[in-house]
Amino acid sequence: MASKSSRGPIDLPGFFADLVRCETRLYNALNDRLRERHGIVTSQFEFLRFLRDYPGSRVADLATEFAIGIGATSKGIDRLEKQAWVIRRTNPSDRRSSLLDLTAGGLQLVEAAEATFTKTLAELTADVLGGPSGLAAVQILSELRSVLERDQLGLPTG
Amino acid sequence: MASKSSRGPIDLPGFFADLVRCETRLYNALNDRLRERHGIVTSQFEFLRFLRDYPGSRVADLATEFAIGIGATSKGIDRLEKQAWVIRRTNPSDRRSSLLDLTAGGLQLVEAAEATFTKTLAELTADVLGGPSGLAAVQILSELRSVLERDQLGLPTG
DNA sequence: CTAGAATATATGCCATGGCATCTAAGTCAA
DNA sequence: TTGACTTAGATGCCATGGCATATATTCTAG
Repeated sequence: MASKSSRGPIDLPGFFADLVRCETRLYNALNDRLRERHGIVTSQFEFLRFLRDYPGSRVADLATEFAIGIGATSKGIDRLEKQAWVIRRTNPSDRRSSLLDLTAGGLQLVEAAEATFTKTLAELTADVLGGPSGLAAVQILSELRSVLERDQLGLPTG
Repeated sequence: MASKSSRGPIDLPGFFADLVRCETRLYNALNDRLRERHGIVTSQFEFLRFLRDYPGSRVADLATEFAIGIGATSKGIDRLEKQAWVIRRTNPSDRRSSLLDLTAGGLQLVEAAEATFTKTLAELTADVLGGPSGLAAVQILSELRSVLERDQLGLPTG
């Protein structure tokens, strides 16, 4: 049911459908593996990895990065904090917000989960993305993402 | 925050992040437009378009196409049926299932929404996907989708 | 034919996200 | 300083999806 080759310029609806279907299936497959082996899902892995790479981020930083609402982000952090993987430190320079950091356990978890994540992703995609046009696809998506972020498109309200 | 160019073979985690972020933002932006102009969201548009293109489909066909659960699909069709955009006909050859079709109103809606959808998508992506490597990206995603579907990866349980 | 297995999907419970709202805190002007 | 305005994020309500289960059919072995 995937859109086959398109002759004309570009079949944008077909591209979008393929994009969404790939995302859904990869996300589902990664969820299964991460849940089974580490007790987290992909969205949690992404939160944790972001906090490892950008320690001291605020809730709003995560919301912008993932293009989800502030409320949802706050609740997601609640859940990670409840598991003692993340801690909220009061922001000394603005007490409305907190600075977020991984705990030692959170760091250990994200490192282990990252191995699973990367390996699973390779199993799922390496065949297709290995070729030279794979690189082009990767670059185009990166560029598209940059443009969407630059123009602040597709951000939810809350 | 988008992953920039990667020298080595391919930065798969970066690719996945870009894929998910593009999908999220495009989906959000399309939701806004479709909701505003037609009172539906993108997932509903996709259901309606599928039923226009494959009339007489069953709930399970939609679930497989979109890699979502049967229960969720059934409920999604409930909502479209409640709006009189879709009808369930008892399947004469297997009365456990129904055959799904658009109503006249559903057809009219999907045609109008498709214009909005295609136009909005072009506004969001045409600049980036216009070039020659855009075509490569489109083809790679199509191929990746085919592989994921062939191997039935990332399908939810229910 | 019939009992048991298998299938299609409808339904219920729970988790998560969007959006609106609420509260605390910071900013700014007079 | 104080009062109006803005901002960060926490919280509540609702919609939607996953998964488990229930129900109606259909299939299959004897």
